[in-house]
Amino acid sequence: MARADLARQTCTIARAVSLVGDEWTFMILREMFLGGRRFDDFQRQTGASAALLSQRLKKLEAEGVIRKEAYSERPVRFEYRMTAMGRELWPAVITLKQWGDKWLGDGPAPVEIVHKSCGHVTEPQMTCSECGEPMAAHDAEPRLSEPFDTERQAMRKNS
Amino acid sequence: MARADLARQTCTIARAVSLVGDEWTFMILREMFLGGRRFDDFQRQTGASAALLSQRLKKLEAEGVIRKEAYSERPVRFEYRMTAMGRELWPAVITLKQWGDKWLGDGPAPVEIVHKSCGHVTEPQMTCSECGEPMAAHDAEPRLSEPFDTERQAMRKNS
DNA sequence: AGGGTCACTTCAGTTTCTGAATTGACTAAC
DNA sequence: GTTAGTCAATTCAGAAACTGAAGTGACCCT
Repeated sequence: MARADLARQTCTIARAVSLVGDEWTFMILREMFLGGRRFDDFQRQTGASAALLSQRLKKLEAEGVIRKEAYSERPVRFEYRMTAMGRELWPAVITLKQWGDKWLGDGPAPVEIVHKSCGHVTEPQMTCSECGEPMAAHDAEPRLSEPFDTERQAMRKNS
Repeated sequence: MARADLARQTCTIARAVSLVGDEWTFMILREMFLGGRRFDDFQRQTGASAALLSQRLKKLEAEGVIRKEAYSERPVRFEYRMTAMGRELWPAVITLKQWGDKWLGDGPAPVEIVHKSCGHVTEPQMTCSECGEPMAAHDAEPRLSEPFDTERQAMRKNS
């Protein structure tokens, strides 16, 4: 199966991955959450080639994750900003940061997160929406909904 | 800059991304969190080609995210399991699932998460480790540590 | 007039990925 | 005791994606 076909699966993880689950898209998102808005920023801070960057920004814009806005007429110059949809990718990026800090870092974390409303440096964590306790993989049991379960069983059989 | 060079950056997001931030790696992780362990499961449920799968599993094993274990001698057969390092990628996968469910889904979510200890279907959320309140992008202010900040300023200047 | 900025586009060469076939060490069925 | 099947791969040619460098167009600044 080609990468692009992930978008047509029932699984919403597959769909999300086909939209934002690649190396350079994550780098662009990181940059935006650090305040980057311009093509140039992205190019310098992420190291992506201009061609790639242009292609990815177009895709993200087409899917509604970011939006392009002129910040100057004459000359016409654009910058990119996140939509509500894009902003909600923050947990995905932060989560990778935490993991990277813990398992791949070799000193203090290069970026700290300050929680504006309480003023503290924070290490955001996943908690259960129902009981409020922190959650990890072993606390979670996935339950497949019926139609999706059937789809997966089918894959198990044929071939 | 080539994708592989991301691993050599100071930024721990870049490092994490170079290790697990690609389409098929996410699909493998999804599959493992749904209980998949064997080469065959991965192939069928993710749709990745055998060559790719083999390469990715090797990389993840080499980096310590998963481990390979024989589940049968004669014939020697292997399965893959997560290490502690791998298990801690759960929030990253869940976070993408939540986002996909909300923005890319077209019905009820194909997978629900049950919080074992409280028994409820849950929608895990990011909360501040200090005050316990839910957090989103606008509540967070990134603060660059000194050496990293300097590194980024430098990038801003030279071309 | 000459140089610089910014957001790209173009393109040749390289790398990575896909799909299909094949391998090797077995087991299970006829 | 051949034949078929299972499983975890590997091999390979063709296709797709990415890189790095150069170029473009609409300006501005001196």
